[in-house]
Amino acid sequence: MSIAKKTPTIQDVARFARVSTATVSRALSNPERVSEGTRERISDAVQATGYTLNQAGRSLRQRTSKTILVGLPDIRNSFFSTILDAIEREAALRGYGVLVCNRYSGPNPARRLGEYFLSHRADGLLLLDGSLDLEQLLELTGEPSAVPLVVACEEIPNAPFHTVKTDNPRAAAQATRHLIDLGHTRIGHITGPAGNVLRQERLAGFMLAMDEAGLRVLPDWIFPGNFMMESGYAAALQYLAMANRPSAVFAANDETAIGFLSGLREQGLECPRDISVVGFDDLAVALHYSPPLTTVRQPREKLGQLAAQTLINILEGNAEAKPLRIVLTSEMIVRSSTARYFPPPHS
Amino acid sequence: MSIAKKTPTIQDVARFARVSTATVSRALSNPERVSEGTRERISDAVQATGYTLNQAGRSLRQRTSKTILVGLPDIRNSFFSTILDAIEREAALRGYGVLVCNRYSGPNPARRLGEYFLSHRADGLLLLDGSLDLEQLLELTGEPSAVPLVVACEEIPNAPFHTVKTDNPRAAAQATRHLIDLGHTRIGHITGPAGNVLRQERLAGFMLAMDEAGLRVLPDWIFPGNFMMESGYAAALQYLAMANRPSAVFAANDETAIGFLSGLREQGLECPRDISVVGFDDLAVALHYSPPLTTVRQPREKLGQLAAQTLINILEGNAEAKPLRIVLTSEMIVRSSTARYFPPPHS
DNA sequence: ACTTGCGATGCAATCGATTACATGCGGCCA
DNA sequence: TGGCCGCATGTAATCGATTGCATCGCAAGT
Repeated sequence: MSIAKKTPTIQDVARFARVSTATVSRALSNPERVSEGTRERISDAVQATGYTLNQAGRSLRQRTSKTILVGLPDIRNSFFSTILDAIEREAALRGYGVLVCNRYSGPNPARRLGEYFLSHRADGLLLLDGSLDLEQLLELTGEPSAVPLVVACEEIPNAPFHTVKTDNPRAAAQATRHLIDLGHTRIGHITGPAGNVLRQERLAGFMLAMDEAGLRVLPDWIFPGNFMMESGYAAALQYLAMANRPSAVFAANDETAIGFLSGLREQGLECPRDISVVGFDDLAVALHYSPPLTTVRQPREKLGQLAAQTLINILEGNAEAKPLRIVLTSEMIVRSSTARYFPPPHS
Repeated sequence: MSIAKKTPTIQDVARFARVSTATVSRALSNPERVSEGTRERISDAVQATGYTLNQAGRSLRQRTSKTILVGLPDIRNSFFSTILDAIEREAALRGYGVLVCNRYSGPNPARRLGEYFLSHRADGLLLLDGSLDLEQLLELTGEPSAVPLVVACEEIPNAPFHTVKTDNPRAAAQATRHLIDLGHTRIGHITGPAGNVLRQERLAGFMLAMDEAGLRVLPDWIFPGNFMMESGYAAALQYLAMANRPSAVFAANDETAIGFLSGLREQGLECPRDISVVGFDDLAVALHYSPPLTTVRQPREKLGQLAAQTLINILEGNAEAKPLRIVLTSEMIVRSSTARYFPPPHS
């Protein structure tokens, strides 16, 4: 029975069950509204004909596509793809398809996303990226939030959107305190990309912990990064050229930490003997890196799942009126890239 | 101008331009069939009303969704997500949306994929996974290929599908020869997951190279793996328990190699001093691992792009009748996880 | 006995775009 | 001048599902 022949429609089912299409439609979406007997005849007819819904027909009538759009800054990053995995699973469970839109760039990045809504291809947007221009985004969503939107992972400050994220400042502070507790006093930080909320939050947490411990942070010790390995590598070069080096570094994510360690190792520095490093995210490779990375684990699966649930709840009408803000807590994972500070033998 | 109010339809444009909807439709999809003057009036009307196509309407009429479905075995793996990235970019360029379906499992994995076609949500399928049951897949596609299908990366042997992949046997043989050239004679292999085509191909290339060099492979030296780090780690335990250890190992992918190295390091073995290891894929982390991994780089972007192009060509009618088979070549990347073999000081 | 109410079902409009067919018009040729 | 052709455009059917409104039959209430 090839699909090509002709997919059976609701008409075929109706004919087979000797009822009207209206009744078939009701039997399928509101079973309690048709009598027991007809319901069974229709159910048999569906079996017999091999009927499946034509989503285009329904979309047209209901102005609903049963599809969500996920906007990502970089799907190649396994941090995002793990979240996408969770989103997809949850969406499938609730009967939604997942469209992906990756690295939408150009003069107006929100534009490409918006087109999906203008053409009615998606019902809602799940944004894993806080770097979009708020102006453009509001223009996209329209004044009385025309586009149901949930921002996950990142956040758009002061914007009236539902948000699911983790407590970055707290986690960053905890990571920093871990280094302080090990006796480090000169601690550096490799930041996230400029303009990114996570950069702000992790930096803030770092600064707060240092401040609370009464430790100074030299401007040199803040290395610019962008969440990619290369930027960690670049930070290493900068670090090596430095006279007064920190004895520990908190990197804004694991990839940066890995690039950083890679750069140091090239010049013969060893972790944790010569320096302690903490990452963020707990990517799969963190456990198997050399040395295994001390890091902060974000509940990524949970995060993706909650984000998808939140969005779908909105779409189906059973959602809070005012923007929800869900904050998950991360967990410190201590491995071997951090060690107690011993002053160098000869100062 | 909020989207919520009411998206303008083709009727609005027609009214504004004082023509019929038929003419508007023609002006937009077959401009040459409309006179210059009307074309301009319509173009102005589109501008003025801010019209965008309602995809559901078109889909219903044309039985076409301008969407492709990508089926992946595991999107969390950055190998796949890089390819997905390329696919998405290419698809967007040609006006197609990308639906993802990850880790479709259950009794009939092809089923979940099939539902997208039965419900007319996707026009074609791009499969990054050769592990599907051919029976089920044929049932899905129907006898006269009802579902346009391109298999990328992997391959379904003896199946009449378009395929875009890399030359795995050759690359695996090359990787193995690299070890042989370094003087290794006892070489092991960590395989891919059972039932996977890539496992076969890479294993075959390995065996071939060994055979050509007149080298024996003990059964013990073939470690079962599944492309994940954990399986490499497990292989390390097995390796360490062994009396007659290989001096080099070719792992079926980078993740496995990393897990393997991680396991060895835990027991004090060092690479490349005590063992040489070659991976496969050249993930971003391969360059920054310790030691930087010798590996085989697959042209992943190219692969994704070609796969998407091939599929879309089929969908748009301008494609070869008989299954295309595109094979890209990989590139050996020599870094520091492999070294010349020196017999141990004391045998 | 007559009305009222309600549950089950059918009828037909509707969503937005496309397209087969019809129409009208101007020009060209015999 | 009459007939034919072809271009530009309009008319209306169509794709498949949903849903407001109408209808029908039966049972309960007065």
